[in-house]
Amino acid sequence: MDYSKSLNLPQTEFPMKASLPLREPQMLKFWEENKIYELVQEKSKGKPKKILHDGPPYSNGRIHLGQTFNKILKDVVVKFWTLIGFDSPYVPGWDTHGLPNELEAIKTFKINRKAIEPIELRKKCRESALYYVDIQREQFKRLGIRADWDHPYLTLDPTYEATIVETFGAMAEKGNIYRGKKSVYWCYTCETSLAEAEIEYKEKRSPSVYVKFPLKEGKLLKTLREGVNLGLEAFKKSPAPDRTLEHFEQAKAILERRTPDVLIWTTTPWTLPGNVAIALHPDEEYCLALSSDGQLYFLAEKLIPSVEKTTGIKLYVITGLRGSDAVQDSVASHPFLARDSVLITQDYVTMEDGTGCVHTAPGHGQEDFEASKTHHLPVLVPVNAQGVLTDEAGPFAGLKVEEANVKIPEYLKEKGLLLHSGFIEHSYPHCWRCRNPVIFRATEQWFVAVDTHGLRQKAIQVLPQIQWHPSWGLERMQKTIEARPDWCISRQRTWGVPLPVFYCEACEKPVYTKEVIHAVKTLFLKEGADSWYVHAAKDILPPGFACPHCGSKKDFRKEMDIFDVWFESGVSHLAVLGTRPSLGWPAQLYLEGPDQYRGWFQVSLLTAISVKGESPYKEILTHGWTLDLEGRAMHKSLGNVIDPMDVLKEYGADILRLFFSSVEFKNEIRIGDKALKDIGEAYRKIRNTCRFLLGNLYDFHPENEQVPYHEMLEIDRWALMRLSALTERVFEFYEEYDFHLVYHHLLNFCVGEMSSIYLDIIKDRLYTFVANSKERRSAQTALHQILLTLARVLSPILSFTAEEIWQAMPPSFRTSISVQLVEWPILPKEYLGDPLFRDRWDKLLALREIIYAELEKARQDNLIKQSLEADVVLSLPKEECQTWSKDLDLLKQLCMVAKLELKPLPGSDKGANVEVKRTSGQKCVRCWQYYDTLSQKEPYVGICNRCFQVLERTLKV
RNA sequence: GGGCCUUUAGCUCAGCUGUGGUUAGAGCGCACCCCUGAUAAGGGUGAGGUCUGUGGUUCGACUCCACAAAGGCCCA
Repeated sequence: MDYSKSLNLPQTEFPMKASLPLREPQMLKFWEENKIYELVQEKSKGKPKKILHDGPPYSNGRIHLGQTFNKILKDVVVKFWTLIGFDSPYVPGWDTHGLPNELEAIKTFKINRKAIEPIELRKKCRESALYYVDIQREQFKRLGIRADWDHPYLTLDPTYEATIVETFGAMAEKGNIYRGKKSVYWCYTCETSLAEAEIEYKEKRSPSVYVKFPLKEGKLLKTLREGVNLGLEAFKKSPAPDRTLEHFEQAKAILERRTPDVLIWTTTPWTLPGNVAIALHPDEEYCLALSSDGQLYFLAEKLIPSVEKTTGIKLYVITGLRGSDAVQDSVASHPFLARDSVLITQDYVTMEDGTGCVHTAPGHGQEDFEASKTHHLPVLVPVNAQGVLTDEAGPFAGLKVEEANVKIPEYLKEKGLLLHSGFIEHSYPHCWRCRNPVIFRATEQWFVAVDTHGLRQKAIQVLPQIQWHPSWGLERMQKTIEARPDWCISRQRTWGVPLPVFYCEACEKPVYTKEVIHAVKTLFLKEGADSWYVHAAKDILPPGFACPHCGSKKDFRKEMDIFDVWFESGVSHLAVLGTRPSLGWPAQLYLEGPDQYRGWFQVSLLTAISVKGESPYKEILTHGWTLDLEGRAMHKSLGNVIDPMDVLKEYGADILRLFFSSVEFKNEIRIGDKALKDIGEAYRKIRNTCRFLLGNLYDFHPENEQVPYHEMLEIDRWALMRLSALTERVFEFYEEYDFHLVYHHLLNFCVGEMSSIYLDIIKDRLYTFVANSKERRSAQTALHQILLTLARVLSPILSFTAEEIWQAMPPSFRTSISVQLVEWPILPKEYLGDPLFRDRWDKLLALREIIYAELEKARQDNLIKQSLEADVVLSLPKEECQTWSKDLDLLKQLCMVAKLELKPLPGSDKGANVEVKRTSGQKCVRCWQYYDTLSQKEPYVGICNRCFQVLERTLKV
């Protein structure tokens, strides 16, 4: 007789196989059709706000893995906050302006940027930017990110553009804006200045040349002449082993005929036309040295060995003095221009390489530029925007930088002004976009003055009030801000927001008064930033506008530089948080990669401090980079790039979401096919646990079939205790952004506590007891709680699967149409149990383990196959025997054995002894348990008493 | 070259911080076994670790200290 029909076997529509790539799009459709974002927001109305402010990616291409990582983490955070009762709107945004977008448009439309009108170019850029916004939006949606996708913020929105202008005005009012000449990174391929954040250091091969600057008559020369004589006398008295008297005499003779050469070293010979000074370290020893080929050089004593090594000449020190004593009123001749090169001292001169005499061209270097300020040196920039030397470069005018790097050393060699030339490999700044080496070039630029009105200091002061995850973020940010120079915010490009500045044609001074800012802002609000390129200056300025400097009402000229994109994204907190009623200022959290310490985190802070005096965020959370399985960065050239869309097609978004939640994301994370496959296994375990729960709840009606807690079977109460403990811990892990701990604990719960213990044990009860029996309903009461809890706790991470579970539940379980609309589970306090209860169960499970070990041995010995076939005698110390004697049946259930007997150990023996025998009982054909006696009565032959009762009852009903 | 971070089983992570103490834990994977009423599922057992290395403090260190190596990020 087939008794399986009389059992309550699991029933569910929830499939074992996830088929995520197929099923997820259906789920997305469900969310979209039901306007899930709007519903969540509606439900959150009036709750306390907790806002994550989305950092805008560039809309210049398809999304990469790192961006999916970032957005998924954000989604988990926001969904968790919503779940626990906060109003957490998620407004995504894009950086649509700037070089990255402009270059993409130029590439796509094959634009000749010299030949196109600005307004036309802007049209194309806009088209390209919006195209990628659409693509990225669809890609992000596919990941299951719940956001206000219909109303993202775009930096090209007129309201956003107006905020940029307004913020510039506000910062100008605070005194934090100025225009000045400054040595900035310049990409002569892209023809623009670059911010520090737009620079990448790469290895580069550069010339390495030692150049002679003939010393002119002056104090230094006089001192050196005296020094030679003094040295000569001293040597006569006590000769040094490495020099001879001839060296001194030769030096003296040379000095009488001509002057020595100050020896400088440079890796950028093309900057020599800009040379105006030579810097020495004030506290280092310098010397006059005679070379083996009969020349006299002035250089730092410490660097003699390194110069000897690279040039191959031998140097003999004749006389020396301190750097600070050497420079007074001393000048050298420029090697090929009719110009002096002043000797100065600077602390930044090091004794690490070169000669200790540092070629100084204020137009071509940051430190050089600083030196020009203190020493009142001219800032020469004999190179134009395209990297071509100008007339100021004398004989080298018309050469490109790379050409000049070759020609200048050649020329110097001919003139006998080159000691040595070679090459070195060193790390050198490159343009992040075109990958070409950049140069330093002093140009007229707009700056945010970081030290005016204590901006830097105030910014540093607020840092400790911010929560940093991980905690070292604080220190890192401190260092970043301490070290940063003034912020160059102007770019010589077309695709962006123009700086709202006019120049008076009469006095040439820049004008950006409150009135001007207001006029531009109003215009941009109405017509967008394109209007700058459409209208004449006089049409933008208020009628009859007079120059505040000279009073002229004549013509004004528009500034044609645009804002650095970092300025644009740096005001997002004002443009987005500050303007949208659904949001609020400041943000609770910014969550980005660690590159944003010097990027978005920093610029946002600077604008906020300047304008508002406060930080725009309360917490900063950073994640690591995504690397391949070998720990290498992903590069096209390495062929190890993972396209997130491929992952979605093969595994599904929930696998990717679970993966990102399984790793300690504050460090670098390694991802690859194997990692995704592994996580797929874990996913299946979780999924099947939920499937089992669903399958055994098909006939449960919580409204009237729930068993009150105190009437539940003890093991069911144990399950609820474990569930409660899990929920509490996981809550804390979510709060601390330790998603990997959420994952591990959830997985361990499903596998280690549910599957392998609880669910296994209660199967007998679920399947073979009377469907409506209290025992079965007790188990279902627990399962019901577990299922509802798991679905919610999983939902921030496994959004699709949690929803699928939700939809697969009997409708009466659901309190809303989507799992996204429910609250974090709050379980009754009593579920947690008391310490006695917990302790009792620790011991019970420990006994189970002891017995299991012996069962395994019996299985190996072919004594039994399943545990149910075993009769077990457990021997324990007397007291323990007594303790457990009343729990024999419970222990038997826990171990799933046929019979269990408890015996005291002899005497005062400790520990435990387990004897396993094959059971003397026979298998009940219905419940598969073993009993000594089975029914012989027709029609129930081979049925145990328990099953007999069940069948009797069932048939009567 | 300077600063910060990371390094525990094949993989992903616990443990270590202000309390150093018997055989260092989990899940996955793997091997073997069981089940066939969660079934392209489920259960059991097991093998895997010089806790990156070297010194030091200590009766005793994965845990504290110093140095080093590898990798990463930032800055020069």
